[in-house]
Amino acid sequence: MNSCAFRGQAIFKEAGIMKIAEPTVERLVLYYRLLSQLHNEERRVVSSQEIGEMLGLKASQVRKDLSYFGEIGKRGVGYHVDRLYQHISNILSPNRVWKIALVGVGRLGEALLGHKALRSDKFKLEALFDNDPSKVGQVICGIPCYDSEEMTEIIRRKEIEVLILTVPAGAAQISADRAVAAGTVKGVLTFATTAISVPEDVLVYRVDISVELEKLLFFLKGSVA
Amino acid sequence: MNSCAFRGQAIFKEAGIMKIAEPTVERLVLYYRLLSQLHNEERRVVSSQEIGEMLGLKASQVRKDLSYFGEIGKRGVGYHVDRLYQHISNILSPNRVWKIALVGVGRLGEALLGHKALRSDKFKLEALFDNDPSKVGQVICGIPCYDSEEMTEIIRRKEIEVLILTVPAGAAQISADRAVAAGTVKGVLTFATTAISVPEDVLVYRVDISVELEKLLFFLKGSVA
DNA sequence: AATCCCCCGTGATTATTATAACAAATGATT
DNA sequence: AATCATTTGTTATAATAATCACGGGGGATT
Repeated sequence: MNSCAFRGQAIFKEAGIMKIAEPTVERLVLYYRLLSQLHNEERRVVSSQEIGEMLGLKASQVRKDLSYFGEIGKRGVGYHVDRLYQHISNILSPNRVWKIALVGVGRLGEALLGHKALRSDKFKLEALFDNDPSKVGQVICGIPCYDSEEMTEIIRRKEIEVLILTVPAGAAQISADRAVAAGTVKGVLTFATTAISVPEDVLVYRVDISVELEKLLFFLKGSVA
Repeated sequence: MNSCAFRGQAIFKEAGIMKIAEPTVERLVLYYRLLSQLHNEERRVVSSQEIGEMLGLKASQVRKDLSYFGEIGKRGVGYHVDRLYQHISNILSPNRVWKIALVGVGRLGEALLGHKALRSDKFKLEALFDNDPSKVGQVICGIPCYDSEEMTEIIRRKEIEVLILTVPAGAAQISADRAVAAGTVKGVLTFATTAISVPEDVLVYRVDISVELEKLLFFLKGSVA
């Protein structure tokens, strides 16, 4: 592990920091959840084989993912649950608490406000934005809701770094523009069904429910025939 | 096009039907949306280059995706908008209207009920399920809500083929089991943060909001440093 | 009609991701 | 202590997906 002439799938960036592939990070989150559960069950040790079975992955995939971050397992034994749990927790933990804002307090936005995903100590939800007068000025789920018009100013003042976009397709680009104009936004998670264009140093992740449904139906057509 | 000795990335299945890769299908949906928009703008012709720019893809990617389904463009000119729109529409159209049910009428479930994604003539939402007595027996957004206990029977009777799961993690597996027990379910779109296990002929797609957020934060940590 | 610039379709190439295979480490058992 | 059954970490290989590169059709212009 960690020679400079590393030639595997994880690559060293110029700065010397390892670049982890997105599918690996995605699985790390799954491992983390599973480990949390095993931890609660007071399980002591688990093998890559078992992890794979529980998550529907090959054992070799599991081992490869986990090995990117050092030799954390024990040969002939497996992975010590608490140690691995702690280890993955460290990998996934941000180096600070991110300040985030949610734009679009419609049904989906409100659903997210109550969703487990937004209950994390990795970030702090500092502001909501909407253009519905009945919502602006309110405190919803403990978070103040501001007028979308004031977005740039408030995001800048509060130094919001991450944006969750739950607005209709037509409002996605303008919302992104206003937010990015503040200069503090580094990442966006959008649920809108439109592509949004942002400066290239802003990271965008998209969750597109329609696309997932369409894919499901497409492959159903093929498999059921 | 369409020799039997085809050796490209799209592969013929035994039955002679072409197998399209998932990333391609995902992009087809994006092309479809874009074409719909161009159609409304009465645009006549569009090139792979332009499509790529609008969606953030390489022109060669666009051409390759579209070429899987025959020579639909015109060399030296581009793609005829209406023709391509119709063509992609045909590819994505199911050969019948799927009957679907939504399990878990909480905030997320209700958000989906109002969401554009569920407004499609490709499927018909026939039933809701929940175990909250205040919801069971109601008609919500025009769809009757039944008790989760009766799921197997009702799904069988109504011949529901696709399931949308918006239940808490703890209820995901039991819900899937009850639904699958009916014997009619072919596909599941789950929003639960647990892996569900189903017979292997049932297709499962997962939308995991927490995972997307975690990924975003992980890569932000790396890029902002 | 000859020339030019466009732009598609597709084979070749490269990049990315997943899987297989195996040496080395570990603890149990004899 | 020697053997055995495990199970990791890692390299090698395979599978998948994206990109390049180019042949050739197509229309506009001279």
